[in-house]
Amino acid sequence: MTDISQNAAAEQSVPAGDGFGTEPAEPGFVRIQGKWQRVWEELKPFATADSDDKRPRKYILDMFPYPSGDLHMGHAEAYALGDVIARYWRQQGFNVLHPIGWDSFGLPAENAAIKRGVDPREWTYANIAQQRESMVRYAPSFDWDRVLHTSDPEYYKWNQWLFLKMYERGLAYRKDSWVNWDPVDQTVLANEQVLPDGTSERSGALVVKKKLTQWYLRITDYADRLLDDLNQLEGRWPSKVIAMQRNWIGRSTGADIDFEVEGRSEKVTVYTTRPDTLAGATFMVVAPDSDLAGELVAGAEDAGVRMAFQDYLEKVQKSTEIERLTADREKTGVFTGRYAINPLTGERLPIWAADYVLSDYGQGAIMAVPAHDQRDLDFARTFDLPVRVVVDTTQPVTGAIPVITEEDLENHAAHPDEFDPATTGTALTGEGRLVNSGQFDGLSKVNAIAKIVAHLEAQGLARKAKNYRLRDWLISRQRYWGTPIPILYDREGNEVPVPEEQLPVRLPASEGLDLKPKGTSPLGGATEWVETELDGKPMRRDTDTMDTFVDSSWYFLRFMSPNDDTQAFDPKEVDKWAPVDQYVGGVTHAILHLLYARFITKVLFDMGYVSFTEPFTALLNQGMVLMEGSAMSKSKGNIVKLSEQLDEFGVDAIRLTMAFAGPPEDDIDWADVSPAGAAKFLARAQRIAADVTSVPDVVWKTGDEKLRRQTHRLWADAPGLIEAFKFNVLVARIMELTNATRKVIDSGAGPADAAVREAAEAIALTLSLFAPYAAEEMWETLGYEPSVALYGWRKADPTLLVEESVTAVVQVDGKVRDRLEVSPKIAGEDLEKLARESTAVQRAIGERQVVNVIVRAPRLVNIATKP
RNA sequence: GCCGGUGUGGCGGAAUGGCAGACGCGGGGCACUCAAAAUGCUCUAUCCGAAAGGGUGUGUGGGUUCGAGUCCCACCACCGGCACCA
Repeated sequence: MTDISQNAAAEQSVPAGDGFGTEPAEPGFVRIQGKWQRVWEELKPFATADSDDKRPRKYILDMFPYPSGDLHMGHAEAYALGDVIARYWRQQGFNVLHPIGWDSFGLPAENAAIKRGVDPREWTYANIAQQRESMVRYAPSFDWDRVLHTSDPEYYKWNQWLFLKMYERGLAYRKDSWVNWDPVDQTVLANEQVLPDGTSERSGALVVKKKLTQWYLRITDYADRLLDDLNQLEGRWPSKVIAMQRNWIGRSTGADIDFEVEGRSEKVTVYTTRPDTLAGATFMVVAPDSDLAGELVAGAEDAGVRMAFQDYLEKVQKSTEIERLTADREKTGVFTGRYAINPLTGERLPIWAADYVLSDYGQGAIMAVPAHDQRDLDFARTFDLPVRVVVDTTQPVTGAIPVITEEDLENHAAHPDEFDPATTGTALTGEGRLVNSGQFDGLSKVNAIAKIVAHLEAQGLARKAKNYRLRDWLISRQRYWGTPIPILYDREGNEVPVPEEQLPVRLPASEGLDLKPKGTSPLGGATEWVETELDGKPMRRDTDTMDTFVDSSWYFLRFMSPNDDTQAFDPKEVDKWAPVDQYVGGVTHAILHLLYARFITKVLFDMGYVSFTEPFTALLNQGMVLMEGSAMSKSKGNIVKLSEQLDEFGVDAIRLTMAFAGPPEDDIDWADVSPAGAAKFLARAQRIAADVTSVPDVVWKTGDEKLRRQTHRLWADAPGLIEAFKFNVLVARIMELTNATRKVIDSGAGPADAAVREAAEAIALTLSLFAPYAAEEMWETLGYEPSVALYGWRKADPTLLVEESVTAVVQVDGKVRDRLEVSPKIAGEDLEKLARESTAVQRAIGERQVVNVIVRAPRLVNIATKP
């Protein structure tokens, strides 16, 4: 017995063409993948059909990748799941737009350029080429004729156009303010890019505050709409994302209230959500870094106060974000030497400066009500300021009770000391009724707010007000690899927009520029580029580039007419396709990208360019791919390389594993799943197709009925499963059908039976969502022309969905005691009779007395007993 | 602290208020083989029992219901987001 003969035997044991041979050097799937890639390239089965196509349309969009290197496991999951949806709709007879592009501006290219001395362009486009090649192998059904790169001038030209349109409407503006500064990347960051611990999302550096003149987009003008329109997305977006967006926008409603200040002609306005507690305001606090604080202190008589304030202000400005944001740190502050007058009680309130009040929220000043606000209470206790309870929370108000009774008043008098915030240190923030508030005593919170605001409003001392946590979107970046901001400055420093016909303002070559972070834009070094002219007048270009989130905030529109060089997008095409029917991507973009894209969509709606106000009708967030319980990272050394997985198991097995692992929004721990198991199943499915001996036009209804029933139940259930994103369940159902078909082939009606072919075809058609190569191969084996992806799914035959018999369960006191095979049409009384006759049931009832019998024919009988 | 989510076998996970654990992974047994691999068949929540059969069981405690993994209340644990935003 020689090695050679062993090999020959092994090869013969594998059915020809199943693609899963035993040669370790080149697994069968390699041949299949190459084969079908060539076919698809020629056939272009996934090109979006022309505008005269009569089919209904679906726009299925995957978040486009950043070309930071080759594709990784996270991409593999996202694109596998998005492709299931795209392929499904195509097989449901829809004309599907499923495009891909690259989000190719951004810092990593620049940092790589600095590190290795290469052009960011080269680095970027080399990575794109590599990702594209991997993507083609991975075989999502993209329309490869619509690819875009945001770093192409043909794309970023329209970024600049968008900026100018917004500038015209006053939605893009420059302002001088404190910004988040990343000392490592040497650039400003949007609020959204600063992590909760005060570090930069990108570099991890501790973010500091710096005062700079920067470009902003007026997203706060859209805060109400961004918040309210979330209601439309309810049920179609993950509730988690909706909640995060609501939270981020952070709308609060209350009132602005004016306070007289001694020795100052102008009043000071504060914002509060609790006007009902006004009588409990015992001091006022202003943000130390506000202009107001400086001005108040300047007017203080005591020089010691002024010096103390200066010291405090310096200390505050030096403290880092991370210190400032530490939740329960000691309250700090200084007295400004000035007093305000409580408009309700006429009391003198000392005005303090403290950094727990933020200069850029509300009015930068608050009325402090220590009894009913924990922060104010902490401050009052630290500096020994008075605390006065004005809401009795000992008897919470349900509903809106307008006036108190005599009895209630007595309860107030008996107000127990153990609730006094001054002693307990716990502010009373609950509902209650007003006390110590003069004419407003006895009112509930809701009524008190309305009455007190109305009372002050009548005197011109208050107005209803709204505030948002959301701030305007800072888009200037002091970096090279981004869209140049299309603004010029004349000799006097006035802003002059670049005329639209001069767009794009192209990035100058990086050659000769110092890209190293130095606090100002590298473009400043491109003298010939910066110094330009307009209408014969010398001009200097703005040297900053735009936040790359601008690029990705409208790319979904560009996909509808990617090669149009006369406009950003073709409104006719947009009318046809948009908004996106299904968006697929990671939850990491739950706030930033999605909020910005929603904002820009509303802006374009207002400008009349689009007819919808929400860009993404439905959103699916896939989970992350983990390894042994944690996110893959270099430092943990637990990175699973996609390319290696594909080499070992093949594309189909990896894609199938992603879909079968669990619900798409759950994380996948790669250590818990089995690509080898998926590969085994795919081989099994392909053997089914190879075993079929009947011809394509065989008459199905002559086939084995039991198998036919199962096939048709799959056809009945599959669409619902996909539309509910239960991909894992559909895969399980395909596996069940495969197992059943195997049994019929081996020990039932045999491989020539018509039902076997019908089942095999169903397996190929449904499997094509998950494993396109294997499905094409099966489809060919079964005698059809490619591509299986273009064959419509079949409809279930309703007569085959009616069971010939069902299992009825008989319970006694809720416990299953017997199972009966009955007709699905059995009458209730017949079923009950059968159930009572069952020996197992009689044994279970024993001596007990039957008190109730529930019959749900034909599935269930439940007999309730008592002793 | 606030908001959102999740708790089901050894593991990933199924389950319109009606048979808990589909499907798969892992594990056991068997067939084929000189043998192994591959493939196919089969068993696999747990406890008692030789078996027949029975008890228990979906984070904990209550409740609604003929019937609860599923609905309601309270609690515990874990995960995610936000957090001095007045």
